Amino acid sequence: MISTKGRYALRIMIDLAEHRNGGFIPMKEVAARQEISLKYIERIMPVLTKNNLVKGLHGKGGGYQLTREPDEYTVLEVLQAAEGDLAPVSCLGQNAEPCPRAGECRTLPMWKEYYDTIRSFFEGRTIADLMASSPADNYVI
Amino acid sequence: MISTKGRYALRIMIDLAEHRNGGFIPMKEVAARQEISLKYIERIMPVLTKNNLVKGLHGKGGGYQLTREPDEYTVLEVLQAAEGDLAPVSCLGQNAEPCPRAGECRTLPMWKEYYDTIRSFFEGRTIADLMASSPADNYVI
DNA sequence: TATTTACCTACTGGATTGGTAGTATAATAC
DNA sequence: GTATTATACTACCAATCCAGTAGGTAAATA
Repeated sequence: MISTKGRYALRIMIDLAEHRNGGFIPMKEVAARQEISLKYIERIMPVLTKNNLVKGLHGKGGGYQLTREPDEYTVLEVLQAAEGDLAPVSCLGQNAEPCPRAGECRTLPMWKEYYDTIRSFFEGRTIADLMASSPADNYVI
Repeated sequence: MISTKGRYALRIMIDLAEHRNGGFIPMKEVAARQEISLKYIERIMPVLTKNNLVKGLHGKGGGYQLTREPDEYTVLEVLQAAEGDLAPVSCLGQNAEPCPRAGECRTLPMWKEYYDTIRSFFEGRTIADLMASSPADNYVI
């Protein structure tokens, strides 16, 4: 399950995209708009900075800004930055020791395919796509 | 992430399918073959029984058997039985209270689409498919 | 110098994971 | 009816993760 960290990271990125004006946007504003605790946002941002998704500036007039255009961020890279690994099973994780049963495992191929499916899904969407998406799109009768 | 419960449940079902002979198969054998602790398997089976995926019989000559043919089980129903909900975000969970931001959430439509993608993926595969799948299938250069 | 903001570290309560231990219950074989 | 085998149930446990909170530091500006 995608945790709040990943979900909030996406919403923060979208917020920064929607309110970008060339300058820096203080997290206080994002926190208010997104109704996420400022303290918790402050824990999420450093990892986004480290992954070069945003740039932070200290002090008055400071805040964060995107480093690229919204359509240049895939959802995948934002989620991976915030969540770490997106592996659906532990044996496919980054630092998983090789499973001794891998050679005979009947389920491993499916998990790999599943992992690919997940990544393609999120790689095929950008922050710009999310900005355009409206919840009403989804009301299907 | 799919936990061991779901992954083991699948492997147990496949094992029961591969060794089915009309009778009941004791979990002791499955545990040995699959290298899963018998005690842990015993914790997984009751929920599979409750969901009518397998049938258990006490005593000598007892064990478990499938209630249908392997191609009549989708991977989805096995995972759902073992894992409960497969919702990728908490706001889409079974007993999640409705999110007050749902109407304006830019990410909700994606999560719903993602949930659908997940379910289709697992609904499109059966236990029989897994029996046929070989790990070697996946060695791509 | 005061204010604002990002950034860092440590802590916490609660839930989940991945089991184990022990016992009860049911079915069969003798 | 007794022993054996096997499922089923309940309780427990250590470790980890989640979702935050608290408090302080560092940097930039006015």
